[in-house]
Order: sequence, then C-alpha cells, then structure tokens
Amino acid sequence: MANFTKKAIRDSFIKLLNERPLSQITVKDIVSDCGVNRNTFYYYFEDIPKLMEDIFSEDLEEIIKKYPKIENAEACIDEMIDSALEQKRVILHMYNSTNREMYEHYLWNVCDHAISTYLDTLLDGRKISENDMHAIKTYLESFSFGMISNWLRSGMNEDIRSTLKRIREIKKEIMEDMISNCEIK
Amino acid sequence: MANFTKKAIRDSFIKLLNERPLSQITVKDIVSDCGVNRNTFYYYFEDIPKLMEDIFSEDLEEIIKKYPKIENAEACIDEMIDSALEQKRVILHMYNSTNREMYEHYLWNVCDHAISTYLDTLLDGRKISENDMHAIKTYLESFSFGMISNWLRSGMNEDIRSTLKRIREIKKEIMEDMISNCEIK
DNA sequence: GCCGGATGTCTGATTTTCAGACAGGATATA
DNA sequence: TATATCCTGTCTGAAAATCAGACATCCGGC
Repeated sequence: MANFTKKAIRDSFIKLLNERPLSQITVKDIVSDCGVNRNTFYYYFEDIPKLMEDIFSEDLEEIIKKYPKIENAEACIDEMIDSALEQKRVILHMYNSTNREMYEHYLWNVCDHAISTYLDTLLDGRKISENDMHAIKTYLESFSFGMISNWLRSGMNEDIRSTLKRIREIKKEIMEDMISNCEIK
Repeated sequence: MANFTKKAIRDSFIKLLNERPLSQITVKDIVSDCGVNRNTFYYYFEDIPKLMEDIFSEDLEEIIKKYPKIENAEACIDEMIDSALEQKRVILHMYNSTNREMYEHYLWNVCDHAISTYLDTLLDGRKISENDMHAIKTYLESFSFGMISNWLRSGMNEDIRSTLKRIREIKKEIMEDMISNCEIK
C-alpha cells in the first residue's frame, strides 16, 4: 500500500518547517494540519526527530537509487545538493533549533542511512568482509558528516560544489579501488 | 479522517483523463496508478461514473461553500467556470467518450448535488415547503443543465461568461424573491 | 464458439486509524 | 511554593480501511 497518511504527515511537517523553527512545532500542530489523529503520528514515527530522519533519509535514498554506477557519483551528489538547496529553509529551521547532541545524532543517522544505501547500490551483490565494510563506511560517513556540518554552519551559503570539485582534484575518487581491494573473490 | 486514499484515487483518475478518453480507462488502470487494491476502489466508489460525479460534486460543493450569500452568486458561478476551464481537457475527455444516457444521468446528478448544496447554503436554516423546494430546484437544475450542455457541445469554447451576463440583464436574478415568496414564517 | 480481460460482488484476514485515558515533564502563573 | 496548563509518550480496545483471493458475468476479438 502507498501510505498516503504517512506522506501527509511528512508533508505537513515540511510545510510547518517552512513557516517556523522546529522548536515551535509540536506533534499536535502536525496532526491537526493534516487532519489525522495524534496516535496516528506515533503509529508511524517514534517522535519528531525520527520523522526528520525519515524524511531526509528517504529523499536521499530515492536520489541514490537513480545513480547505481560509481561513474555517476558526481551527478548523484549534485542532485543531493540541489535537493538540499530546494529545502534550504526547512533544513536551516531544523539546524538552528536543534541542540548539538540532537543535531549530531540526527545528521549521523542520515549519513549512515544514505551511505549504507549507497554502498548496497554500488556493491550490487558483490561481497566484502564486515570489517572492510565498516572501514569504508566510517571513511565516507566521516567525510560526509564533516562536509555537511561545515556547509550548514555557513547557512548553506558556501559554494559547496566548488569546494567538492577542488577536493576531487586533490584526491581522486578512490571508492572503486577501495571496494575492489576488499572484495572477496 | 482525511481520506488520503480516496483523494489519491480521484487524483489518479484525473491524471489519466488528462492523457486519454474515459473509454480507455479501466478500474485497474486507476488503482495501479495510485498503488491501491482494486477492492479499495469499490470500497469508495460504486463505479467509474460515480467517481466522476464525486469529483465534480465535491469541487462544486467547495466553491459554493465559499459564497454563502445570494449577492455573491455571480462570483460563485464565475469561480465554477474557472474551475471547469482549468479541467477542460478532463471534462472534454469525459464528455466525448460517454454515451448520451450516461452523460445526462451524470450531469444531472452533478447539477442536482450542486444545487441542493447551493440552496441549503442560501437558506441557512430558513424553511420552505417541500413542494416549493422542488419547484425551485427544478427551475435551477433545468437551466444549469441546459447551459452546461450547450457549453460542452461547443467544446467549452463558447464565451459562456458573456452569455450569462446577457441572460442576467434580460432576466434579473429572482432567486431571493422565489425563496421569500415560499418562505414559511 | 472460445478466450482474455474487465466488471462488480463477496468473504474473511490483516492493517490502519481512531477516541479516550494516563503518568510524567516542562512551563507559566499566582 | 503550589497550581494550572500544555505537550509528550504510551496503552488500551473499538472501529474503519485495506487487503488477497475467489467467483459469476459480460463483452470484444480471434
């Protein structure tokens, strides 16, 4: 089934985040905006932070699935940046009204989810050891987490694309190398 | 509850009607477009003609509720025309692939529903006899049915607004008179 | 005349949504 | 400090919505 109700809750939340910071949004606000019972919110989401994760994780997941090849990693990231810029107000409302711990926890989960999806998509059935998987994920997550933190701190005004471009020049894409070095034949 | 599923079915139907005539749209097409079970369609709608009625009746109802005063009847009708013009392709796809009986039955029901809502809104608690109500409804329905039929037959290209304007000049709005003549004090 | 696909109807299982109540926490107010 | 208020998260059990699957029927193409 298509979960129209869940989607409606997400949409209302985004709508409200366009209007005011996260700290001024209650569960009741969300459910009364879309006209569902408060319990229905808790049926789908543990709490508001989980709702945030859900929204951004799913968005990223969709984008990742569109670029299953390592050659297209650049295009994939570009689309993620576009997507983030489109939601700029929403993201900054969240960023500015979430405390450090919550923010880090949240961003880390989003990165973790996106990168797991990304690696699954890239590996596409190939197997590597748990250990290696962990190492690669840690590398990617740390880098992503840092990049995104920097960007958010600048109010998403930094030209993240050119920064990334320069990073790519300095340090060529090594993902495929890493994977093939780890691959169990 | 807000019936997101029902809305999704309606939306899919409209989407498909934008693409092709009614005769080429099956229940299965609709439900697979929005990803719900075929039974769910029948849970909400008797069949496709009822779905059509439902869509247009509800649209008209919403518009009517926005204009509860007899003084605003003109603005109300204008908005109905706007709404119809926005859905022009959809309406013509239906009109052109529905047989005469079905079409008349359908249009009649839509008129009936809209005018009942309209009268309820105008009366706003005042009472008139069943007989008088019937007479007024018949008058309005006949006029509406005829106007709309004409318009549809022209491919909705006729300038229905100026026609209506001229009719209003010839035959001043008599609704309020009719109601007060019938009113039970 | 037969077949494939669409329709409308039914059954019963499962999932989703609901109303209502409760304890705990935070906040404001007096 | 005490009290009131609002939000939270959790729990019940009832009700509604959605589902899969089957069936008889009808219709258009072959």
